[in-house]
Amino acid sequence: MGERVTVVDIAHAAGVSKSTVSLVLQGSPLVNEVTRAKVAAVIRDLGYVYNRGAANLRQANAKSKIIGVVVNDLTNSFFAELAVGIDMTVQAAGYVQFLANSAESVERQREVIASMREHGISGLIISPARGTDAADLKPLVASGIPVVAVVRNVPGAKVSSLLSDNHAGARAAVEHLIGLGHKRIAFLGGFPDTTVFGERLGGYREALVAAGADTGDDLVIASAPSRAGGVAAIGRCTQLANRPTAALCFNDAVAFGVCDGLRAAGLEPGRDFGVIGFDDVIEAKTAVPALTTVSIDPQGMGRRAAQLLLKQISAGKAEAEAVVSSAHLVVRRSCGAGRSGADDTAMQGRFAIAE
Amino acid sequence: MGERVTVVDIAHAAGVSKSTVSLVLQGSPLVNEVTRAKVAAVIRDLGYVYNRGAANLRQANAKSKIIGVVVNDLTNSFFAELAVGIDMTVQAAGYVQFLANSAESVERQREVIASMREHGISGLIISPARGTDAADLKPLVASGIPVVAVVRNVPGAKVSSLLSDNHAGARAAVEHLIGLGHKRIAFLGGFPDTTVFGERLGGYREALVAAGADTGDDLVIASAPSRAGGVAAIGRCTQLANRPTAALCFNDAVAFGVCDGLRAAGLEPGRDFGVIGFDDVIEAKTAVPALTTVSIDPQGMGRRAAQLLLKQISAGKAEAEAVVSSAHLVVRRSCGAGRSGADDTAMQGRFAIAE
DNA sequence: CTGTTAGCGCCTTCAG
DNA sequence: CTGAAGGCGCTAACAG
Repeated sequence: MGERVTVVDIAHAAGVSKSTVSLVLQGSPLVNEVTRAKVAAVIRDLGYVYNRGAANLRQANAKSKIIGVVVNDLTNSFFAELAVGIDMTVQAAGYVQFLANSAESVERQREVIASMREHGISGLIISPARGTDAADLKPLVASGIPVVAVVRNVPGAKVSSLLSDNHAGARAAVEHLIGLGHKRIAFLGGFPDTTVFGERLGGYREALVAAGADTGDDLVIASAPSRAGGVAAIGRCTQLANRPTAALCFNDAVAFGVCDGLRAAGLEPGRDFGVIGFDDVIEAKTAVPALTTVSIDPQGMGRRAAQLLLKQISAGKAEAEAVVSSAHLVVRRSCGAGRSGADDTAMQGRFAIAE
Repeated sequence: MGERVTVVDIAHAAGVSKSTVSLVLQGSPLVNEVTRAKVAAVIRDLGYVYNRGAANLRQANAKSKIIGVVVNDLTNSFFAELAVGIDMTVQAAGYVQFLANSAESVERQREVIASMREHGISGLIISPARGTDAADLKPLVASGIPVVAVVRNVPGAKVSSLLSDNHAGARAAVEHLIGLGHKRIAFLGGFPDTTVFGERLGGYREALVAAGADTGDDLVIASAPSRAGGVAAIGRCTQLANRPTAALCFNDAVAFGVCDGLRAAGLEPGRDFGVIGFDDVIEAKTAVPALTTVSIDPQGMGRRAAQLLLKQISAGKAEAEAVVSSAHLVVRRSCGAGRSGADDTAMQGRFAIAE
């Protein structure tokens, strides 16, 4: 029952040498067909299980066939789906995943990374906990283990990152509104001194110009990227001369606030005023009915991240310095059923990926 | 960069022997304090990482410190939360989890289990894919690896199981309705020839008797455990002489149907007729507003499963034959925000656990 | 308290 | 096509 059966056991039972067994194990063509069959039979009979630990130990360069995945909040179904996407491609490539939940704690994150390292992961995909420092990833990259960061960036860390393409997303969202017939579209919320703001604003402007729509500076109303900020922004927006008929909101929190403000003013969001916002996922656990958002396709992002990592792993040398940016973005209308509801996607696109 | 530093490296650098280093590594008290400090320093300086694979190989009985987790649908946030619960306790015990998603495919499940076995997991927690056979788990238990099945049972497999306590859950639900003032409460939906039906019906009856409420057989209306079945059941129910004022539904699908039927008849669920149903999780991706359900606390169940497994692991010999039944059940009212919304739990209880 | 000696299970030469 | 060595990184015994 407990007796572990090894290659020598099966070699003995099959009347061959260990090497022969080893060869059939890895499907080498250098072994006689009948011998192979016999060995295979014995393997099955004795219930032999390959010991990857030992194999891995022997092979100088650690190809452990295990990749680590750490997410900051598995409770958020975005990350659960991300993990599923990773799992799919990783499994297909013959790897298995160590999945850990940092629960937004850098301390815990450090622990799990250390643990994973001891287990000899051959790569890591991480959605960093808030406050993650480049130093936290340092030892990993120093030892040549490929790392790809998703969703959030780790400034200073020389690792590949997979982030949403804010520019393309904003552009898509505005094009969506234009397609709905809107001519004057505002950009509401967010602090102008942040990178994301600039990126999203850029995409917004680009779409407006391309469609020949209004582009006045008064259409851009900055505010805190919060619900309250949304209320404030829509308040100023509705007082504009020649009032806009729709708005792209900096994020979902702002969009919520905008909806609040519209209702307070007797306007129904969606019917009387178009509202669309970036679904920044982290904060929003519940969707608001009738709100259209620009979201990342989590599974798609997971698959992409895994592909990227696997490529780096097989490339051998970690050329992990390139910071790639972008992901699958979808414009979707939530149906009031929460994130896990069927997404009645209005439009779906895969945007250019700059690697 | 690539050069892997080993115990001998650090032994050499510290001017001691490998064994001493090894002792320091496992915090043995058999080593001089100054030597220990020196070794520790060198370890840090050279960036040494413990190789669990090698250690594990050496130690006769494999204590790999890794436990496998396979769920049938990680996309369902119930299972994501389950994984989180497992992760918590498992991490606290110094283990790491291999998490795989079988996506309801027994084929894939078999693959990942095989893979996990090769990696030397010291235990497995599995939420079996539909159609899982006892044979799928056979090799695992045969080699003495503890297995605990959650959510679904694997008939015939001699493994511990953690299932919801249908009896207690039904009883709690009915008590909840009685607490709301209902006197005539129906039991709607489900096929009477199933085990769960019997268990839930038992709890329902027990609560009625205990409260001295009506217990007529006409109050029990079987039907398919589906939305359509719910419509049918409520249709017959409302035609009863002395109409009930509330119902416990076999599952959430039935409950949905019951709500449909009520509305069609001009009755508002919750206000005109109390509806409560078992949240069987698997099918329900979206919650219906104002529906009260009997649910399992997923994280709690995960923690519990992990504890059970860890206990069996440390116990050494797999006494995994006991089939334990039950889990944390909560009666909660959904707020139309999906499962991941804040649960405004009406009542929460931990029911007796028979191990 | 520390060093020495054997392997754990597997895989790669290197010869038959 | 197959068998015989050697060693991966680590730890369990024993000696010092």
